[in-house]
Amino acid sequence: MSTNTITAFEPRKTPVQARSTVTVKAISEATIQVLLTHGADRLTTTRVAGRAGVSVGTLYQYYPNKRSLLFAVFEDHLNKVSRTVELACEDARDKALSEMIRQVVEAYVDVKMQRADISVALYKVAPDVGGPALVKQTVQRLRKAIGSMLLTASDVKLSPDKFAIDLMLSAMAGAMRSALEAGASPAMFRKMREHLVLLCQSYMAAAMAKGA
Amino acid sequence: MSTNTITAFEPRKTPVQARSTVTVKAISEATIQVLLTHGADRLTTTRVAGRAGVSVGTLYQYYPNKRSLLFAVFEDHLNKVSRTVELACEDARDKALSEMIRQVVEAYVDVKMQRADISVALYKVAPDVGGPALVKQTVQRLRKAIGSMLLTASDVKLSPDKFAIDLMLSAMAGAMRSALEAGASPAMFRKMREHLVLLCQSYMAAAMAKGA
Amino acid sequence: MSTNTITAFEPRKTPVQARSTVTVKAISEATIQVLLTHGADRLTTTRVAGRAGVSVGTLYQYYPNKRSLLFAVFEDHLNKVSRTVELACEDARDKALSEMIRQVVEAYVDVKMQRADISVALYKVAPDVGGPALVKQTVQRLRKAIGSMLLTASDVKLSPDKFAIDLMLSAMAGAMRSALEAGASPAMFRKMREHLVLLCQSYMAAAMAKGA
Amino acid sequence: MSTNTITAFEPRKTPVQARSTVTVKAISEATIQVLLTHGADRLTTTRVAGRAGVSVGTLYQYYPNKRSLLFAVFEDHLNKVSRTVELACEDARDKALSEMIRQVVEAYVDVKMQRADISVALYKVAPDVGGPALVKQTVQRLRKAIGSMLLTASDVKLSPDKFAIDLMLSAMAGAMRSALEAGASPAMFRKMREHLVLLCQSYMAAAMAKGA
DNA sequence: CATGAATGAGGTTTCATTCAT
DNA sequence: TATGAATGAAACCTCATTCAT
Repeated sequence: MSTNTITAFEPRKTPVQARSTVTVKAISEATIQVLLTHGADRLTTTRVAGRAGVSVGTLYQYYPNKRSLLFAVFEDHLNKVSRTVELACEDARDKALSEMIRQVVEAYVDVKMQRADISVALYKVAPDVGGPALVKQTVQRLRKAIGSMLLTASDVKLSPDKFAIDLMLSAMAGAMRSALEAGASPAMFRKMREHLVLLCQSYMAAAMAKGA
Repeated sequence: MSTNTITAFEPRKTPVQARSTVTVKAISEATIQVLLTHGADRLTTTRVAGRAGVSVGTLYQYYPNKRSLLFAVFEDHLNKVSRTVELACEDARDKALSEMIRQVVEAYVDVKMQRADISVALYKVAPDVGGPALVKQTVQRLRKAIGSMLLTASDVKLSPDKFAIDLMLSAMAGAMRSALEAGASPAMFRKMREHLVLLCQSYMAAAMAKGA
Repeated sequence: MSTNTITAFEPRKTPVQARSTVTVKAISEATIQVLLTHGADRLTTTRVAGRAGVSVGTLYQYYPNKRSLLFAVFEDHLNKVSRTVELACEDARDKALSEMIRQVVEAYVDVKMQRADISVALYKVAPDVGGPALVKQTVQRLRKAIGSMLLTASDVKLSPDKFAIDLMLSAMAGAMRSALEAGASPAMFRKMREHLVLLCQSYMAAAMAKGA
Repeated sequence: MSTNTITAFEPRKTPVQARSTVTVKAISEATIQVLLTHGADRLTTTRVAGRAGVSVGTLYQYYPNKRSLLFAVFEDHLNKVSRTVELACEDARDKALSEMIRQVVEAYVDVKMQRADISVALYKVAPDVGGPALVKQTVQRLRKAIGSMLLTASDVKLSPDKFAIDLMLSAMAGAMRSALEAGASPAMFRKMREHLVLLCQSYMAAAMAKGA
C-alpha cells in the first residue's frame, strides 16, 4: 500500500444506534488482538471479524475496506495520546520551563507504555495505513498545545520556534519506539523516562537560548 | 510477515562465476528501484526480477525468498550508515566533546540524507523484514564506536553509560525518520542537522554531568 | 509429497448452507473427472475448480490444500469398498467357510470393478496422499468384519488369526490392482474373480488347518 | 505423468568408458538415497546430481529426463528380482510342486526384503514412471520361468495356465507391498514368507487340479 | 441489517531443462 | 565433457471484497 492520502479512510458510517457502537468497538478491539496474536501480515478481515464475533459482511458495513479499519485503530490511539499530552500541557501552564517539559514527557511516555501492546502492533501496520500522514496531524496538534503552554512559562519569556518543538517530539517518539520495539522492561522504561526528560529539558533550554 | 529472527535470511548461494556477481548486484539494485517507483506493497519478486533483467528463477537462486531479498537491501543500507558513523568517530578522537557529537550527528544526518529515497523506502518494509532486530545490531555497533570515541574526549573525563548513547541514537533516528517521511526540503534538513547537533550536545553534556 | 500423517486432511469447513453442500459435492465429482480425463499429474486445483464450475477460492474454502482434496476422494472410495464387503460379511454369516470366502471375494472384486476407473485413478495418487495409511485403516475394518464372520462358519470351528486375514486381503488387493492397471477385459475379470475365490478358499482352508 | 509407453525412457547413452560407468552408478545410487531421505516429491534432478557429486548438466548427459532416471532405477530393481527368481526356478527343476513353489516364493520374498528400502522408495514413484508397464514386462519374464519350471514337476503332470501364474505373482506382489509399506518387522516377514508359501502352494495345487 | 459463500486476480515459489563457458 | 547459471511455465494458495439470501 503506497497511497498516502488521508481521505477515504474514514469509517463508512457514524454509529448512531447502541448496537452499532458495540459492534464497532468489538471490531476495533479485535483488530488489536489479531495484530498482537497473529502479526500484521496475518491480519485478515475475516479473522478480525471472527475474533469480534461478527461476520465479514458486518465488518464491511462499518469500514469500507481493510485500510480504513487499521486507520481507525491508529487514529484512536493517536487521539488518546494527543488528549493525554494536551491535558498535561493544560496542567503545566504557568510553571517553570523544566517542570513543563517534565510533565509533557512523562505524560507521553506513560500513555505509550500503558498500551505498549497497541503501540508495538501499530508500528507494524503504520506504513500500510498512511502512518506518516496521521503522525503529522498529531504533531501539529501537540505542537500547538506545547507551544501555547510554553508561552506561559514562569521563568522564560521567549517561546521556541515550531521547529524545536517538532524536533523534540520526533526525538521522543523515536526513543519510545526503540524501547517499545525492543520490549524494554518496566525498570528500563523508568530510566528512559528520566533520561528523556533530561534530554528534552536540556534541548529546549538550549534551543530557547539560541532562538533568543 | 511476523517472524523476527535474523537467521535464515542469508543469501542462498555465493556466486562463484563472474556472471553471477553481476546478477546479484543487478537484483539488489532493482529491488531498490522497484521500492522507489512502485512502493513497498507493489514490490513483487517477479517485478524485481524483471527490472533486473533476469527471470524470477534466477532471483530465487540467490535469495531463498522475498524477505531475504529485502533483508539484504536493508542490511546493506544499515551497514553503510554504520561504516560512515564509525569513520566519523575515528576522525573525532581526542577532540572536545561537543565537537565529537557534532561530527557524529552530522555524519549520520548526511548519510541518511544522501540516500533519502532508500531510507524512506526501507521504512516501509522494515516491519516485514525483521527491521527492529537489524536496527538493534546497528545500535550495538554504533554504541561501541561512540562509546570508545567518548573516552578520548579532551575536555571531559567521564564517559556516559550505554544507556545515554542508545537514547541519543534512537532520538536521532526518530528525528531523521520524521523529517525523511515528511519529505523535508534541503533547507529544512540543514536546520534539522543544526538543531540535532544542539540536542545531542546538550543531552550528552547533561547526561555526563549527571552520571558524574 | 512425503508426509504420511492422516490428520490435517479433514475438510476445512462444514457446509451449513444448502448451497455449499452442492458445491462440495461438485468439487469432489470434478476431482474424479479430472483424474480420469487428465491423469494424476495434470490434476491441478484450478482445473478441478473449473470443472466443478466454481472458483479456486471456493475449492480452498472446503479443502485446506490439494492433498486433502485427493485424500477425501480416496477415503470415499475406500469407505464404499469397506461398506460393500462388510455387507457381504453380514450376509454370509452362518454359511460354510468356502461360501463365505466366495461372497467376500466376489463382493470385493465387484465393487472395485464397478468403479474400475476410479480405482485406477487412485492408484496413481495414492503415494501422494497417504495411501498406505488409509489402506491400513481399511484393512483393520475389513479384518474385523471378516474375522467375526468366520466365527460363525457352519463347518469350521477354528478362526484363523488376524495374520491370515490380512494376508488374504493384501493378496486380493494385489491381484485386483494388477488386473485393473493392465486394463483387463470383463471376461478376464470374470475369470480372475473365479480364480481369486479359489485362491482365497484354498489358502484359508490351509491356514485354518495349520492354525489348528 | 500419465504416458505409459515404455520407449523414450532408455538412458541416453550406453556407458562405454570407465568413468561414465562410475558416474552412471553414482547417479543411480544417489537417486535411491534421495528417494529414501527426501521422499518422492522432493526428489529433484539437482538434488540427485548433488548427492552423486556431479552437476545437473552431467546428469542430463546420461539421462534425457527425470523420468528416464527413475525408470532406470526401477528397471534395475525389477531385473534383479527377476534374475533371482529365475535362478530359483532353475534350481527347483524336477522337484515336487510344493517344493518348487516354496523356493520361488522364498526367493521372491527374500530379494524384496533385502532391499526393502528400495522397494518402498519405488512404490512411491511407480505411477510417475510407467510402473505398471514395467511390472508387466517382469511378470511376463517370471511367468515364463515359472511355467517352464512347473513342467518339470516330479509329482504333477499338468501345468497350470498362464493365468494362474499371473494371479499367483500379483497376489505375492500385493502381499509384499502391503508388508513393506507397513514397515513390518523381520519376525513378521518370516511369518509372512511362511504363509505366502502356504498360500501359493494351496492355490497352485487347486488351480492345477481344476485345470485338469 | 447480518451472514458467509463465492470470487479471482495476483503473489510466491519450484524445478525440469538448456546452453554458454 | 563437465559445469552451474539462467530460464520461465506453471503450480499452489491467499484474502479483500461482494452480494444473494
